[in-house]
Amino acid sequence: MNEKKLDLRVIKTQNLLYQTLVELLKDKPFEEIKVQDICNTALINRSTFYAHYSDKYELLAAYINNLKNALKKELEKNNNISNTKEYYMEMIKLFLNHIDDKRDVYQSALVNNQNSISMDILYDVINNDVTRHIQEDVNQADIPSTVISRFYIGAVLNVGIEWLKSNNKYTKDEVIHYLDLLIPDDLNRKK
Amino acid sequence: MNEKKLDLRVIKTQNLLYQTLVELLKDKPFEEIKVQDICNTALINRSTFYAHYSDKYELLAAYINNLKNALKKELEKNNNISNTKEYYMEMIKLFLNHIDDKRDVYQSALVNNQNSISMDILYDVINNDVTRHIQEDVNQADIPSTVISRFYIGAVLNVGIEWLKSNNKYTKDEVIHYLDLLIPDDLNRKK
DNA sequence: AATATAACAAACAAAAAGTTGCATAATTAT
DNA sequence: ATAATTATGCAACTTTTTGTTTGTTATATT
Repeated sequence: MNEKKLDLRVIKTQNLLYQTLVELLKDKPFEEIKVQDICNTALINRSTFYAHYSDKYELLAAYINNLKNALKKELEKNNNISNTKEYYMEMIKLFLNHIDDKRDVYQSALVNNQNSISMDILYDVINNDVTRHIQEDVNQADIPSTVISRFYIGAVLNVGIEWLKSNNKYTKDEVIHYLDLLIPDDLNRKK
Repeated sequence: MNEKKLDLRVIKTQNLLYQTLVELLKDKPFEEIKVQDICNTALINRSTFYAHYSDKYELLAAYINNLKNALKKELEKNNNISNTKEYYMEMIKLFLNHIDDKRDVYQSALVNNQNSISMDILYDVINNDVTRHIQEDVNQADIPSTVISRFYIGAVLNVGIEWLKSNNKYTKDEVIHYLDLLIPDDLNRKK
């Protein structure tokens, strides 16, 4: 959370390592990427790599953390909405903008890797945000509110990821429109 | 698809390797498991391992393939249902039974691994099955049928996975009931 | 300009991966 | 039941990758 060191060289090499990792992920799955590969394409010494991260998993984790924080910050713009459906729709817009912005990253992590890390990255942040907002609905319906939110989070994430996979099949606004139709206005409706 | 070799020793060691992998996954994430570890606990020689699989990733892939085929076969029991909602509900029951049966595997892959492979495993098979069944709905609604199925597949999968994570919070029948309520009877309804 | 420290270079040790040839045991085929 | 086949065990080896270390050079920071 608190970043003490601000040496330009540090920031520069870390950013370079992030960029390089994403670049290499376009070619091959994470398991096949060696620390040496990263250093070769990043044009830094391997000992420098180890000065920053103890292994490639730590590098990936750090980068994922960046992504998570970026999305988290985006979602926080959505703080003052009380209506549930309205909140969901705003969350969806921010979410789709996020994966659209970072299309490169998420696509390579999704398409090239058999073990898709994208779901985890996105799920955590969105679930936290939803859980923080949706409290008022508890016990209003005959379905636990956590089940309801899991249901729609999974639905939204999966549509988003499919949109990402099938590049340009629909516009972002179309996806938003479809989700608007699929998510009921009263999420706690009784059948 | 076609299994030629039937030598009992081959089948025995391969099953042993699958078992051992699942066992080790309970303790540590896949990346930390060495081929030597697998051989040590399976009580087979490392050269024997390499006679079957070129690396641990191939072993994992082979095992995942087994799981996929098991689920696929289960879902095929669901072939003669024409009504969409009815099909979905049957699919859900078979799906929940499957992850309940293989609870050990999916839980360790979910909980212990940061990169949850479970979603991928499950998603592929279920999506194929759904795509095979849901054709009649095309163009009946103002939402593409693929989007609709992605939406509900993601929803169901996510609820199932959360059920798996929070062991015993709900019974299987409760989960089925909740999903029954959350999935509309006419999936192509207009709002 | 002086100080601090990040990055480079090169060499090292150790772990893990992957290969090979041969003996032995288990399975299959006759 | 016996012979032929083939999987496994064993042991030694090479290669790859990882992770560490020490000293030098370059680049920020103050």
